[in-house]
Amino acid sequence: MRVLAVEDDPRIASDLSAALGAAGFRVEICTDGEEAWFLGDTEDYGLIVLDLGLPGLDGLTVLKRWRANGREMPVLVLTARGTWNERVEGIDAGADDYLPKPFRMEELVARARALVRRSAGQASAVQSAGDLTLDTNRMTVSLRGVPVDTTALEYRLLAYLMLNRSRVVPQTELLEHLYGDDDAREANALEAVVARLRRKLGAGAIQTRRGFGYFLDAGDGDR
Amino acid sequence: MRVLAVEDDPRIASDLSAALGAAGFRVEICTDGEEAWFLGDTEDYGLIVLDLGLPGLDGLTVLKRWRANGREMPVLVLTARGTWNERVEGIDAGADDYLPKPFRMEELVARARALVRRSAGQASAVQSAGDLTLDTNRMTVSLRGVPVDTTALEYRLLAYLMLNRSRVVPQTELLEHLYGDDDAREANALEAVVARLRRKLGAGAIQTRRGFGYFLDAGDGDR
DNA sequence: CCGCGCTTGTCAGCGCGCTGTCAGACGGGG
DNA sequence: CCCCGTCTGACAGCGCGCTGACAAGCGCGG
Repeated sequence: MRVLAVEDDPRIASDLSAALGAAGFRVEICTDGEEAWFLGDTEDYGLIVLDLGLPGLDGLTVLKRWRANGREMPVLVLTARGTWNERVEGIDAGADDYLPKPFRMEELVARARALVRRSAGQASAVQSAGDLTLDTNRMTVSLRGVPVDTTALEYRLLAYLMLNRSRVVPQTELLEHLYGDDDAREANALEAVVARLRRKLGAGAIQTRRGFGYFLDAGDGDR
Repeated sequence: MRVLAVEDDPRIASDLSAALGAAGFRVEICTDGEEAWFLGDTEDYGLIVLDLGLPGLDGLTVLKRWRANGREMPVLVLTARGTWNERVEGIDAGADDYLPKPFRMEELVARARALVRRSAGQASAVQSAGDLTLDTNRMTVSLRGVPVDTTALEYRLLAYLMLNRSRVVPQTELLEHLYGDDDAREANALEAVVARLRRKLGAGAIQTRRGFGYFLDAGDGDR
């Protein structure tokens, strides 16, 4: 997920970059209002952290222009001047959340996460194929609504198949994904994992294409 | 909604009455500390606006006495002496918000509205999952309504899990949140904290997802 | 400034269960 | 019928997470 952090104070910018980066975001820093407006208008960010006090173009103006142009990405506004008026102005201009300085980085990250989650339309983080349902937030698997206990490795295998459910995933690719190419395992290790999963999920869930690899049964209708 | 305005300066008191009244509050004025304490302790207000400089009884003392008696209505503190120390004192004494004089009436009304809204929702202050309840204002934890003593570190861990209660929080993320990436601790430090928390909260509160991380037991139906 | 107690990181040990390996069975394709 | 890829049950090793003990750190009060 790409994040644009608009902040002219280099120390705060560096902290932002570190904290958001550690939280798994791909952070881009921008210190100028003009540039921020251009980037936000042309690039595609999952979130923008916007300081109001900026050289070049005022943060509120930038935000208003984005919204006027129909840009709908979530924007988290930072400001040193934590007056109520500014808060109202910021929210009126289209900010999705507001954080007065000084703040703790943990809080910013938490709010950033919340914003992203919300903007994803709480994109359910739930995927399904056939009778299988996989909740990537809770890291749980259910079969026809019944929760199924899975180990870490089994879950990762299932998640990868689910991610690529439209195609047959070669054994070699699965091996590489599960273990990394550094420490290689025999193909049989993978087969063992598949076998254990099949015992839990039923034989039909994971299908084998002999000589190629595995794929999830899409399960729409019966063939 | 009844509001008590404690303010000895007649001009400000009159302005308060006008502004809050126009905002839809039923305003009662009180100019004396003793009387304020009595009213706040016996009557039921949705909000109290409290000036610190008072004849009779000091505003901070009044506030502390209310809190000591378990009165939990939101209190917005006004003070001419806008020093940081006083602000800390006020918040320590149990103030919910703070406004240094001079201020514009619009801002006061806005903050008053915010306080009322927050105290009505209270959602921002208290979160719960399963049998656990966490008050982020008072930094307290309770289990089935029974208060539980937690250390600072334990509280921060719990609060973070609570904030992310919809998902499994990876060990690495928790480590980073608790300690920062600069001074790394072993994973075992985290496990030790979890163990101590489990001793206090019962084994079921914090669940382990082996190979991934921890998450709070949502119990049955939250949110 | 000293001493006390609470907090907290580290260490070592331990037990469970995950997981890779092996051997043998199975079965599809030629 | 044979070959080879895949499946499966058994088994053993060990890695992960849990726990109790301990000491250093730190704040706090005297």
